[in-house]
Amino acid sequence: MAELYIRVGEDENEEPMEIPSEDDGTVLLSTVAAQFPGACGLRYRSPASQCMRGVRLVEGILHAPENDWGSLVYVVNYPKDNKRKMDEMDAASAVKMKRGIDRTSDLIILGLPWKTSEQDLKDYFVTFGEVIMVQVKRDVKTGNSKGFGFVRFTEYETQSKVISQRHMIDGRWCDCKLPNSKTGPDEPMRNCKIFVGRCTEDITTDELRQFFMQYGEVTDVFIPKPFRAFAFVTFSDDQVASALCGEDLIIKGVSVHISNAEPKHNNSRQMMDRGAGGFGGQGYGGGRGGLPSSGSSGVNFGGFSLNPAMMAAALQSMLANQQGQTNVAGTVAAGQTSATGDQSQAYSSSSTSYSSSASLGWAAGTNSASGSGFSSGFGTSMESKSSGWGM
DNA sequence: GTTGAGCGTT
Repeated sequence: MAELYIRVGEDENEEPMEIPSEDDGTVLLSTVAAQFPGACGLRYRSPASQCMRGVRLVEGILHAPENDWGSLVYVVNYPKDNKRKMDEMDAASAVKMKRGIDRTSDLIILGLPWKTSEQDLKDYFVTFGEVIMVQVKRDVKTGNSKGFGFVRFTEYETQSKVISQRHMIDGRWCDCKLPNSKTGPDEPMRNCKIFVGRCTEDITTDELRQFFMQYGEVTDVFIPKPFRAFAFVTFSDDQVASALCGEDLIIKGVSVHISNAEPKHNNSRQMMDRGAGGFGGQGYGGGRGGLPSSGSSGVNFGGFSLNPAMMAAALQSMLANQQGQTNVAGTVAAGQTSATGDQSQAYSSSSTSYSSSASLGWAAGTNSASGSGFSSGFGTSMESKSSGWGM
C-alpha cells in the first residue's frame, strides 16, 4: 500500500505538516506527538457543519473520520494543562497555569542505548503511566540516536515516580530528569545534592544509592569517571541533604566525608572563599566544617597580610565556638600551618569514633549501627552488581 | 587524587 500522509498543523491557518499513517489507514498519536510534542489528539473542521470535530482516538490510535482522512487539515489538540499557544489564551490564566505545581513537563532521558527507538521508549514508560510523548534525539545527517531522548506523562505522579528511580532500558541504566531548560527560576532548586569525598574506587553507584537510601529518597548518584575519589548523591529532599553535610560516614568500611555540592556551572562566583567564610563566623551548620579546608589559611595570610596573631585570635574564637577546645589556641599561636595540621589530624582521627550523632536529628545509634551493619551485610547482598554508567 | 557529561531544528 502506498504510503499515505495526512496534513496536520497547530492551527487551521498555519502551514500544515504531512504525517504518515499506518498501513491500516489509522494514524498513531505517537506519530503526531513526534512532530507536535505533547499532542493528545486531533480535531478538524467539518465541511458539512462548519464546526470543529474531534478525531476518534482509541488507545493511542487515531481513526479517520468516515474512514477517509481526505485532504482536510487536522489541528493538534494539547492537554488543557499544556497550552502552547500563548497567543490564544489570556495572560492571566497563563500565569496561573505556570504556577501550578502539578504541571508535568518533558523529562530528559540520558544514557539511552543507540538502538533504542521511540517505540521502545513508549513500551517501557507506559508501564509507569500514560505517556503523551516520547522522542529519541538523532543526528540530523546520520539518523543515529544521540543517546538521549524525552518523555512526557499525563500524570504528575507518574512523572515523580519516573524521576525518582533509574531505568533499565534495552540493557542500559538510564536517568530521567527535568531537563536543564525546565529547571528555571520558578524551581528554586533547593540544594538536594551532596558531595561525597574520600570515596574509594570499589564503591559503586548502586552501593552509594543503597547506603544513602536509609536517609531519604535518592534521586541520583554520580561517580565521575575516571575515578577521582568523590561522588555526588542527590536526594529528593533538600533537608536530608543539608542534614548530612559535615558528616563522616562509613560506607563499606570507608570513611567518606559529606559536604554540600557546589553548583556545576557556577555563574556567580562565591562572594567569599571558604577561608573567609569561616572567619565570618558563618558557621557550617554547627559542625566542625571549615576546619580542614581552612588549611587554605595561608592564602588568606598572603592575600590580606593578616599577621599570625590576628589569625590566632580568629581561629581561637572560631574553635571555641565550635568545639570548646581551649588548648588549640596555643598551638595555633606557634604557627598556623602546623596548627591546622594538628587540628585536622585530631579531627580526622577522632572522627570515626564520634562521627555523626549530635548534629543530626536521627537517633544517635542509627548511624553507627547502620554503618557497621551495612558493611557486614553488604558483601552478600550487593556484590557483583556492577551495573551502572560504565556499560 | 575532595566539586559532575551528554539537554531538545517543536
